Amino acid sequence: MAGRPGEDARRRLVDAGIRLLERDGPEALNARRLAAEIGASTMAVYTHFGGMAGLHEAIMKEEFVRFGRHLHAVPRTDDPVADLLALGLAYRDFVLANPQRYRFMIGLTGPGAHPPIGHDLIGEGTPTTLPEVNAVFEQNVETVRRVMAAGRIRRDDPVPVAAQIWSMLHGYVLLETIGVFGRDGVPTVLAPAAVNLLVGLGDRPEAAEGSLRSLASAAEAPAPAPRPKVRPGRRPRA
Amino acid sequence: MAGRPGEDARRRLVDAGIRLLERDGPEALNARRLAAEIGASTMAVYTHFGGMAGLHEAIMKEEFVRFGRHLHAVPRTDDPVADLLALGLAYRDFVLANPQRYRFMIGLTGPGAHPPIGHDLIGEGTPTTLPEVNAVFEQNVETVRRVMAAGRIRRDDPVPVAAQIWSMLHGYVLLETIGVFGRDGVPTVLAPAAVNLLVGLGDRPEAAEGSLRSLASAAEAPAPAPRPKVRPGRRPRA
DNA sequence: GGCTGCCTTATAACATTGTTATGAGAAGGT
DNA sequence: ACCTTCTCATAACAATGTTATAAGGCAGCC
Repeated sequence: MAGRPGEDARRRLVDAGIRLLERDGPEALNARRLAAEIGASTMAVYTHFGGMAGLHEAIMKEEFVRFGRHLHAVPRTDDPVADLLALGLAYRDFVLANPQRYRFMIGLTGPGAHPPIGHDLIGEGTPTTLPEVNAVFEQNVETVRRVMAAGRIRRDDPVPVAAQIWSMLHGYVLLETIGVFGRDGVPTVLAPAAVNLLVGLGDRPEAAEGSLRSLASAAEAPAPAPRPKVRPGRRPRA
Repeated sequence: MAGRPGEDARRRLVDAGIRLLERDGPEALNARRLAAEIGASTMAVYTHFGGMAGLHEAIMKEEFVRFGRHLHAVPRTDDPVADLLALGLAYRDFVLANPQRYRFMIGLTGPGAHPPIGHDLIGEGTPTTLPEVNAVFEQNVETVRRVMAAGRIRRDDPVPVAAQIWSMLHGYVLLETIGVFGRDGVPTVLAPAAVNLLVGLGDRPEAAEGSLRSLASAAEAPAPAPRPKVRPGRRPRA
């Protein structure tokens, strides 16, 4: 259909895959449907990706790239804790906007789970085997680093700390998408959990609550009113 | 094969499903394989469950029942925080023992995700639409209640607090099963996260660490040596 | 006993989907 | 011009969920 005939069938297959995944869900990602979408036969899937698993993996990687861009669009302010919370909300927004897409990305739902996302993210150094996934996680780590630099939480290896936050977020969004938390999950579960985790990491309760409030008020007034800066106070406890 | 012919094909199908799921993974849960396992034709699936989706749901419920029993086997002591941590470790053990089974249970991996687990767990009252799932969550809530009664964390509605802990656990185990945390996930991520969350909920850091240590020493010395009781100290902060 | 009605089940077929074999065509280099 | 390599369309095969159909079996009742 679109695009020159002899051209990148690869890219067009992945593009079509993204489009179908986001519109019709993971079940739409079958060989015949995708091939028809780019006006080719199913063989294209095999010459370029070796099979549906390879194409699924390519689609997953591209989704992670877009996920990373979505998170990157969150503005960074001079309150890194508020930024961390904003990042978490953006993460949640992306997942809630299309839960099936997220489940597909992490290798679960849909036609046959694709291979695991990565290995030893924490073990040796930082990176995972999939740079696309790592780029998403890195934004979390970088923000944690800034929170530590600002003296809001105890100085420590930021990677495991980011992993704690990631675990919480990941679990929360997966449970929320299956309806476990009803309609008020963010105020009743996610927000308190985030504050509690921050306090446990060393932030003062009033400071953490303040960053949360500043975020909430910024969400109500989208563009104007520069966020009231929360002064870090003093060193984290212990 | 086994069992009287005219008898509960229902139960035998579910039993075979559990067996195959735990031995060969979710891909083994197909109509022909299951029917052959009980010496019947695939029609049995349709007369008793309306289709594979119904059988999958029945298998999921039974797995949750067993999951609940597994958690129930964790001994309760007079340190409810240590019990909560032990419950978390047992949760993690069950998942790590067979990650594919857990993913199947929560409606993700395998041949076509089955319907969502439940709705409005937090919204109205406590229960979800699936009592089997709720029974698992309830153990968490009950332990949180005991932690509050012992004065270790702030008194509050225990359900959202348990939901925070559940989110963390759920996210952690799913990330660990795909290899993100390498080999030391528990000491570097899960244990610190649990302590941090507890501290944020009001426990004193030394008390939380103490409960964690008592648990670790109990794990090394399986049967003997009654766990050194951690005195609750005084009221939680604020 | 024999009849009726409902539930269960075996057989067989169909639709969908992943996959592979095969051969044709295009592109590029020598 | 010829060869090699890559790409791709056609067609077929295997696995799986599902359904139609008809037979078997069992309970209840006359």
